[in-house]
Amino acid sequence: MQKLKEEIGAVLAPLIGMEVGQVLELLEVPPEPEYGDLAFPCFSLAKQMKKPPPVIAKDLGDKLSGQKGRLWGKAEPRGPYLNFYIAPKAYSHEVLKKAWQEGDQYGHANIGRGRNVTIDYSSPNIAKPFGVGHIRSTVIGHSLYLLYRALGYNSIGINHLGDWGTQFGKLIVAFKRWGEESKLKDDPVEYLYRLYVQFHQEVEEDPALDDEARLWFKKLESGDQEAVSYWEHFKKLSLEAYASIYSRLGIEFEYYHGESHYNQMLERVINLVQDKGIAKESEGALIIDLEPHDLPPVMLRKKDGATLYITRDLAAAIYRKETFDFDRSLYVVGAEQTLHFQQLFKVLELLGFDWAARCAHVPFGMIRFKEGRMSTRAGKIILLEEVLDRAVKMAREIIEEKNPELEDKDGAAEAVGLGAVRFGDLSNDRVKNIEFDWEKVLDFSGETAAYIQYSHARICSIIRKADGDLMAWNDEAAGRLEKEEEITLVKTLARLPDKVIDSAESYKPSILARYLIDVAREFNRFYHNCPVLSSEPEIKQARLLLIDATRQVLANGLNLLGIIAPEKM
RNA sequence: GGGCAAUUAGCUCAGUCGGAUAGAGCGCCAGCCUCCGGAGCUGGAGGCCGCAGGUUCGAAUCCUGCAUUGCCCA
Repeated sequence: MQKLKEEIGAVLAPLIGMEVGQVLELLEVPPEPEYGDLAFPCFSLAKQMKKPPPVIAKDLGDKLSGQKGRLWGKAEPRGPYLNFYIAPKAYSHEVLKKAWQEGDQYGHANIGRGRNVTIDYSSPNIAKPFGVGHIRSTVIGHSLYLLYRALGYNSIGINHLGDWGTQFGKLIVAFKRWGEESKLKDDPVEYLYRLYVQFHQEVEEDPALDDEARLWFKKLESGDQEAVSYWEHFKKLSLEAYASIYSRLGIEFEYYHGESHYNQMLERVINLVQDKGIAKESEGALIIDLEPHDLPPVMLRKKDGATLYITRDLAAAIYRKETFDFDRSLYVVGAEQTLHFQQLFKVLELLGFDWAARCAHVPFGMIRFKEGRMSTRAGKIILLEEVLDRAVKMAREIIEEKNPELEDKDGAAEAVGLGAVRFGDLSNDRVKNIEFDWEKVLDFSGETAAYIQYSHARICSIIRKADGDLMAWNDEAAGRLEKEEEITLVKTLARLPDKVIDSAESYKPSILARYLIDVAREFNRFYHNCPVLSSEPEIKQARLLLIDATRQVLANGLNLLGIIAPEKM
């Protein structure tokens, strides 16, 4: 906790001739509770003081012996470290009061001070089903969106829809040949997807289909009325289908600016690049040589005049800077596009945009089958809706078994099922590939969202039974905690604000997710060792405040991951 | 062919800025009080941190090479 650190920094700095800020940088959390709560490592002082670290630690310990601060109780040397121990009662009082006062804002901060952050996430391809592969971008991106907003930034969510490209030529050909309007109306995305797969099967037999598709895309680009009306039709129906998934997951975007949104800007990008003199013509194509920067060349325009993804992405990046004047611009896109983004950012830099350094690719690994990667074209894919439905159904069965009296079973099952799917994507380091495994998706024990939600629900249950005993802040009770399980839990709760900042700045919601597992674990230990309702009145008051703070931390944390914390389940 | 990333317990994974005795979950084994919800808790077995060098007071963590896996580029 910040106040504790500052207090220690203020005591230590004059003793060793350092700035307070430097001391704060060096302070670390010891690996074992018995070594105290904050440690000052003396290694860095060894050279200037010409003494070995353990001797320095001991000298400092002697100077501070018998002393204590408001939030810390003693300082003791141990090996090369000077360990500080908190004053349990004062410290718990401080932490619980902060959580109580800040309520659903606990863990939030104002370090963004109204600055804008654009976050490009989800970004599915129109007319293709929403596979489990897309959920990663959606869920990670949305959590970052919430995290930045909690830090005071103005988050701007952008859904960079894949609503342009040669697949529309293919779809038009497929629909004209084999399509039926009635089936399209029935289940548009599924049907368009089937046509898309069929196209790729038939093209094996009849390669001329590809030429036809190219022709139709060309028509679309030049504004041919028939082509455009097919495109608009497909796009409208797909968006309606996505809207229902987004609404189920509670996900919103400020803007649906798909690839087609930048069509009119491409010419300007080409001109910009040519004016800067960083591009050259090569066999009729326009390319930028990035050899001096150890990157492969970038092609902006093919010899037939067609532009490429990167041209569009350059336009989008510039548009975002001009429109939103972002402080940061994030792209939550799969790791397979890392090179693409390196090239994109390098070109922006070469164009003289100093804000290129404020753009960041937030990569993540792919979801794969045991047998290999998923493929939209080959039809090897699992639909997100199927995953959500099965998870919710399984949650529903477990509720039926464990809590048959529950009133709102459907609501709880939805919260737990969706939470499980989301948490599965958020709890591990995003850069790693995930092997899709039904058993893991449908497992609600151990390190899962359900564990956290369940802890939350149990706390709510206790508070309900306390029947009004927890109505107001109680200054005296808050300073009464001293048992080991209580203090350990308090210390864990105190870390939420730091964890939120860490998660946002490293673009890793997994840090917050892991932390919530820790909180739930510490709560469960406390719960099994310290009765709340049946304890002495003074202790009961104190413990009610403690579990209420725990409830707040769990709820706030889950919310930042986009997961609902039900009061009963 | 070139590049990027990953590699930690049987399996799935954490491990903060290089720091104190390497941490969880699943699975396995043994337990859990007349008590607040057992989706829980306690204990046990289980480790060449991929391999080999290097940097230094100190390396799972940084550097080099190699191996394996995944991805990207022409």
